[in-house]
Amino acid sequence: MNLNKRPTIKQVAKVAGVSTQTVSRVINERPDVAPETRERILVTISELGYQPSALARSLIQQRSYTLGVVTAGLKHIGPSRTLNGITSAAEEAGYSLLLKELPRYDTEDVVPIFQALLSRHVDGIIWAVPEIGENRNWVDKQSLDLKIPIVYLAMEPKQNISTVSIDNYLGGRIAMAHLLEQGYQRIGHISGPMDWWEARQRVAAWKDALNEANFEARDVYCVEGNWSPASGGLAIEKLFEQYPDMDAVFVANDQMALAVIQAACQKGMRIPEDLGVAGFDNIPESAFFYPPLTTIQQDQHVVGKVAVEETINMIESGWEGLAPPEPKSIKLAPMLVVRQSSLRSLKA
Amino acid sequence: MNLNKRPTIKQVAKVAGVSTQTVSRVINERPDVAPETRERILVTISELGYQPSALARSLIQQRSYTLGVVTAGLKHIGPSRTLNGITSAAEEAGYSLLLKELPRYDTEDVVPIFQALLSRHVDGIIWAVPEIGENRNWVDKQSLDLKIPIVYLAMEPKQNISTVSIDNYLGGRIAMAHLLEQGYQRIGHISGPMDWWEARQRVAAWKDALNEANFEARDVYCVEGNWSPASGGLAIEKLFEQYPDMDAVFVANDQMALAVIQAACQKGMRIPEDLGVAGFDNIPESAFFYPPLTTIQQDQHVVGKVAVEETINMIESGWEGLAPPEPKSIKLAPMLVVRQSSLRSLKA
DNA sequence: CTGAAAGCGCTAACAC
DNA sequence: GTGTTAGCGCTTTCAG
Repeated sequence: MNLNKRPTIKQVAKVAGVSTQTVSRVINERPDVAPETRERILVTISELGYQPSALARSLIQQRSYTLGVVTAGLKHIGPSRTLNGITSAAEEAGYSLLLKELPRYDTEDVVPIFQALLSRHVDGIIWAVPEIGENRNWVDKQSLDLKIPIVYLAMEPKQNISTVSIDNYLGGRIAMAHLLEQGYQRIGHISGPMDWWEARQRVAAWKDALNEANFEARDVYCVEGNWSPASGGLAIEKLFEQYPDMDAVFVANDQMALAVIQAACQKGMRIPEDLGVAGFDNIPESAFFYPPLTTIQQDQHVVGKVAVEETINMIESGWEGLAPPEPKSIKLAPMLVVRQSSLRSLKA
Repeated sequence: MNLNKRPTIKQVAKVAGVSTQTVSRVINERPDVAPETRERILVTISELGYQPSALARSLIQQRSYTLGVVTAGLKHIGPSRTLNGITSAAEEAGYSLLLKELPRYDTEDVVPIFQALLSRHVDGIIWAVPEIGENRNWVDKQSLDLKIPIVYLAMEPKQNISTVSIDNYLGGRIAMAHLLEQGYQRIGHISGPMDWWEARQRVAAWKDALNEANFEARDVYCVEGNWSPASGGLAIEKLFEQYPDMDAVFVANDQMALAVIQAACQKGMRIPEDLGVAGFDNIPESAFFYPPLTTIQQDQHVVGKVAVEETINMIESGWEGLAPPEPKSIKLAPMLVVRQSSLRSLKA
């Protein structure tokens, strides 16, 4: 069967001695085909190694069973985990994925991205790029009135838009509640970049938790990092200066927390006795820091999974290009993982 | 321009008062169109917000400008980095990406994957799944005579097949050379899972380096891990038992090396004085381990980039479905990154 | 320079 | 049950 090209439905029809329509009925599992005919066609199909063209089908059915996924920062573990959740959920639902990665998080010119996706007739889009600075400005713009559903990840819930995010504020509150419970009272914060929505949510949680416990959350108690370990190292040095009697620090991600632990060790401080540390993310390494890191676990692959389900829901509910049927803003609750870096009470 | 559907070339033609071919000529930037006609059509196109359908084009041209990417283990950082390289290189070359992720590394039934990709008319395939156990058996099988080029990543070079990989053996040799140079003589090894080709390459390097330096590489000096930090912890304990006078350890990845450092610290051993440690990968955290980890940097995104370039090369060189024009096996050299965990000579 | 006809691979709608 | 006709949105002949 070494044809030079993939066989078409026409060839199958010819070999089986039927019309293309009948072949079409067989491959689409329609009932109205005589058993013998069906059998004969099935045999021909497998002999020829025939495979229907999803492309031709998409054209005629105006439905591609393909989702567009736009991501950014794939070299970091967070976005990859989300993508992981997207791929497995899409596979399960029988959808293919067209993947685009933005060169930068703050890519402003999103039109070509949408065009590329739309020209390939995707049925829906998952915008898996974190909300940073002005990179959501275009969402409101009328210019972009898509005829297909779109679900946004990791962004501030908005009217008439579907979003799926980890509840970062809740995560921050959980971490802070734990530190306070351990008896820490002078808790500093190392934040992510303040143009990230997720970072701001965590800062807000830190502030609110302190205020509600009647502790001060002064500006100098919070230093901004950029998620990288290196920035965490710089931030903690600054914090040691600005907040000398700090007894714990809530760090906005585990990578920065790692640098905090390292810096504290080098200073001869003991963790958790002299300094309590809590992170955010629960990367696989956190359990093996020295000491192991208390952190907030966020299941990013679940975000991806839910996003796929929502998108497909919207698609299959026969969306009409108006406001989404019921634009949902889904927030997923993260979880506290307690490890040694914050467990002062055991030692006291 | 709020049409209920995307406009077609026909509508543009009608509005502009020309035939569809003329519109086609304009969007394909053919020269033979009168300037005024072209101008008028261009205006109509932008007024209507017209966007040619890549699907219809793919059908007729038998060319989709789409690459199929098959990956696995996206929740780990390695595969994601490779994918990152793939997305940016594909974008640059003007190709789209159809992404599939295998549910498991050792997925045996790859036929449906290929079918899904082929039915969507991808022009080429990048198989970005590491070679593990028998998961490459099907490569030789005649049953799979694809009519499109395919490039395999992270696998043992083979006749008549194009592969792109990091030179893991070389990486191992570089790490070992460094440790030996530092005066370590009783060097143990914690390997990755032995069914991984990459793990075996690193083991071979460890063995050869010791042998060539006239040191013993006994079996008990090498313990198998599974890449996870936890497995590294178990492995190092075993190694402490089986090889009590070990003075250094070459660990097959950084995550396991992290657990090694932690275990050594807990035992009160000093690194690098009592135990030299070298890892593999150079994850962002390695520089912030305590002590910072000497490791082998592999630029996985470059693997992805090169793979895309090779695939497109094969596509555009008008491949005929026979053996690849010149199946290349590309190996990329990794690099040594020296940090404190192996720097005994400075302290001596 | 421009248009008409044919067809990529498939399916919807209707006939018989 | 099965075949015929038409057409998804586009490009490739080939006329003129």
